Amino acid sequence: MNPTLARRSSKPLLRRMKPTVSRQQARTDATRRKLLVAAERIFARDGFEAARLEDIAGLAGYTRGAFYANFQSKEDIFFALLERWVGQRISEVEALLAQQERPAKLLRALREHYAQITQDRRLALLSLEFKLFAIRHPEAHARLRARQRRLRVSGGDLLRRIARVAGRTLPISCTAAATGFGAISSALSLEHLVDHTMVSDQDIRHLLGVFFDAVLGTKPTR
Amino acid sequence: MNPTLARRSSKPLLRRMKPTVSRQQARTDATRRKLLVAAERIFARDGFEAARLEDIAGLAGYTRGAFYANFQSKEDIFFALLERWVGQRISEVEALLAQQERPAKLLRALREHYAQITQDRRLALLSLEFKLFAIRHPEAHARLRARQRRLRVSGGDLLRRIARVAGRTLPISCTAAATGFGAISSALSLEHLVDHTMVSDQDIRHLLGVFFDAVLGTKPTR
DNA sequence: CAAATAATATACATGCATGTATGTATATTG
DNA sequence: CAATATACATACATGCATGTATATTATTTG
Repeated sequence: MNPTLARRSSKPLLRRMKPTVSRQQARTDATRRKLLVAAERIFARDGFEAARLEDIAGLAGYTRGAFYANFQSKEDIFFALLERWVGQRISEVEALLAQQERPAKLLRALREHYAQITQDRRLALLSLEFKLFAIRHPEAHARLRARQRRLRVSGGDLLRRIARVAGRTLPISCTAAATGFGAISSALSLEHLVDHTMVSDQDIRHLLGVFFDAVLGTKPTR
Repeated sequence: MNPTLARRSSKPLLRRMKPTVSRQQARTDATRRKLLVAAERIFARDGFEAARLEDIAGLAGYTRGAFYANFQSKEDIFFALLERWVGQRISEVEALLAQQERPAKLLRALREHYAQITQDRRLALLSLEFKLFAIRHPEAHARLRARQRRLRVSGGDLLRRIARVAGRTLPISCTAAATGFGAISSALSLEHLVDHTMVSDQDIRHLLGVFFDAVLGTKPTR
């Protein structure tokens, strides 16, 4: 859990005891992380099916040998990536939740959050890959769905809180609203990638804002 | 261009002249159509990359021999499918456009149209495949984009007309609005496929309606 | 610093989908 | 109805990504 400290202390102090986290462990963890980061890029670039293990390893600075020492298969690293990814996004939402309580600020922060999401090409493509994989692989569907659900629920909590503080009642369930926001963000960002002359960045902001206000019942802005 | 008529007349009347469209042509056209229909299902089910030519041919009732007699590669049939598909959807939109002029009815029809789209699993997955392919294959991007653009523009025309007849001005460009509708429809339908407990059919209708009204400036409904 | 152990690379085997070449059946022509 | 062309099937070749077994390099330990 804390490789850096363990590395420092293991040599001089704990000669006899097995150091719980060795320097080698740290190395392994590092390459594992590098592989995950590389996988994120490659999966987003090529899609799950077309992604080659060799490209992932290569981008991380290794060969396939290192890959198979750390992961069992393409699916394996895909799931590992999903865990990581959902974790990161949940903590983003929780960071928003933990912020100051004023609803106006929260609202603006949330809106900004989704606007940011829209800008992230990799995010859009990766989450798409996860969803498509879930839909197409029944045996993995439950697992993937569970992770996405955690994300939606935590997004829903955020919305519920905002709505309550602002004295609004949403026209639909909080999770549905959260899912809707996520869906429209990535969908617009995808359209933008396909043809940015059809949907400009401004259009995206506009559409997001409109949708936001409509669902949250805030003023037809701005 | 008209195999049925040509077939009837070629035998008795035009013995000497090369019949422009023979009965064999008709057969070929039929298998070509069957292959396209099969490809539609397989691409939606497995995605472009994972789709196997053999599955497509098999579903159509043939082997790979028939496939290669009609198409040059997986990409080839993919593009052929796109043409067909965009054509169909444009004619849907044009059918709407050709309908009676009353804006209220048009609006309802349009709304119903998108609600229907949302129900079509294959539609959502296929259009996604087209977009992903475009994003990931620079050499094909322009071609695919041109087709999608035709669709968006014709959808935009429809919106412009509705807006004008209804005396509204859209907050964004018509094409952007059309793209937005398309994007949110398929995105919500995708989310529904991933986890229908997060977004119910009713939720989808609600969200679509809310978005619709917000963009078109119609009443907060319903 | 040498022996032992872990991390990564290299080389090889396998499977699988694509594409092609050739054979067979079905339609067309005179 | 024979010949000829066309549509499709079958069998084979190729390439390529995966996975595995073994070698090499780095790290730890006494």
